[in-house]
Amino acid sequence: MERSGGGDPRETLRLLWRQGKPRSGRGRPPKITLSTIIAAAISVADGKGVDAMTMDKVAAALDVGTMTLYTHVPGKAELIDLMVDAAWQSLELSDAGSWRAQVTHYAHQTLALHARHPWLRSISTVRPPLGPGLFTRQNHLLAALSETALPPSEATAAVDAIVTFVDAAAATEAEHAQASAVSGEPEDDWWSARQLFWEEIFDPARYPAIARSWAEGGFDRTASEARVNAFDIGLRALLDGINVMAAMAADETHQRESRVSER
Amino acid sequence: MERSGGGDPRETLRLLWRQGKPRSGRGRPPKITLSTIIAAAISVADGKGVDAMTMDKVAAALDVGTMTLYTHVPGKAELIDLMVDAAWQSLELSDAGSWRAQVTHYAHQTLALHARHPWLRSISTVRPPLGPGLFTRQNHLLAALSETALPPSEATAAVDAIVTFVDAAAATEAEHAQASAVSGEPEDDWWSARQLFWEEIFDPARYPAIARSWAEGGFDRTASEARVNAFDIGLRALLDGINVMAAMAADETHQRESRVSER
DNA sequence: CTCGTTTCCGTAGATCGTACGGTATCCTTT
DNA sequence: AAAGGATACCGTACGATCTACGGAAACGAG
Repeated sequence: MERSGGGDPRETLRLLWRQGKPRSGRGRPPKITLSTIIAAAISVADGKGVDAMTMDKVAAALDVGTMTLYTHVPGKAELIDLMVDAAWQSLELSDAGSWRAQVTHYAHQTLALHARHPWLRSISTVRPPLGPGLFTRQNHLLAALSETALPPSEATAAVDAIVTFVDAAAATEAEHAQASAVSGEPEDDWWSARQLFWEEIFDPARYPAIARSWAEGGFDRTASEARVNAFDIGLRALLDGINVMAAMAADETHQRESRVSER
Repeated sequence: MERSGGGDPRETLRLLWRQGKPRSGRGRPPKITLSTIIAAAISVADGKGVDAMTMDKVAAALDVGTMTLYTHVPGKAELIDLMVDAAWQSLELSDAGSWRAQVTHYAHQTLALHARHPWLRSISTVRPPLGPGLFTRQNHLLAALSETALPPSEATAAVDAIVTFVDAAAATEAEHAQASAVSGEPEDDWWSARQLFWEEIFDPARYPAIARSWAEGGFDRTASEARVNAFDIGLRALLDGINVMAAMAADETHQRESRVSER
């Protein structure tokens, strides 16, 4: 797996925020820029996955020698950081409506983002690229939750929980499409090829709950419908829970204020 | 990224369920078995991540030539499938208590599982290995939720939502530990090396919600504490939401039965 | 002892990231 | 107009890595 946040911090940050010194004018003019490299890399990865995103292919897409890329980017790890942040920059956020509406909007935009860039899931962002894309996301969600009465540390936790769930669910959904596209084998075909599993190997006695759910129609939906359902249910449940937390926090604040005013 | 579910279905299923023909007795006796290969591969990946889990290293750990592995396993993709399912087989489930208690127990065991095997996150299971490990998990969660009044298709969706959230949160937590171990750079050091970001690049005016949360102590917890908090909050919220769904479903069933008995 | 069976494994080709150093093309200075 | 410095381009080569191929080795049966 690719992991972001590996290279020299100063250099990577300079690239993320496009703080390179402006060209002096002297010297051979560049055929490509940082932005065109990132765009080409994203384009390659969109089509065939991160695995297929090799420096060779990116260079070829730009009609440039492979090593030319290294004039603009320290290495592949840094390029991936830049791709991730660029992808998040394309997220369309909305300030309209309640915090719930904003978060729901965010969730659906994230779904679309992962659909556009299925490779996002493949990149661990435990040490995230500290770029505009991810900061904008964090800022937006924190701003939305500041409408609730949650104390700062709980608001941060709530944002983390939202990001974790939404990102995971969106990534899963996108992966299915990606798997079909890359392997050239639609999901239905993949399951059909494993028909023999149910016929020859699966033992209902060993997995009674699965067998019963099957018999009662628990798997009647298409796989895709089932995932959409899980996404909606999970998001709604999560926001309900945050709502409860916020109400409790508001109560406590209120009680404290009452006590103060009673003196 | 590695993606599971790629190889020949029949062969992979045979390996997952250990349905190979028993040895005839004739021929050169094997130095290694399928199980020892899987164990060695897991051991290598545990220490250094999937990237470092090369066929060379696995073979070396078994004191065997690299190509010997291919006598027992069709290729690396299939070996990864086997590793994933073996890992999930090690999950310790519990039938004790309410469905909520069971799911919470599952969540904490999953946390431990990812802590043991941080590489799990790196493997996409959109086309999962159809082995005992994953079936046992699915069966257990479905059985737990059958205690609620949820209709089958909603129970399936609820299980999916739980798996999505728990897996993502547990994986994130594990990744932090893994990142520190592999890079040899503790999380604190990583952030320290990026101190200059806050000093030279971060613009509070552009990200007011982050700046305000910072000022009000929203980031006072250590990163690790904050994640634990997000995990607990998210799980509680999710289960609350499922509880509400179940109550509504029970109501509807009850009303339907009342109508019937009124005739 | 020989033969069939099963397993072990060395070699080699293909693909990928990137270090190194040379080359090409521009502007500025003289 | 020529020289020099700056900047960008890129061909070659090396070390990993996966795995196809085919031969060698070790066993039981006859």
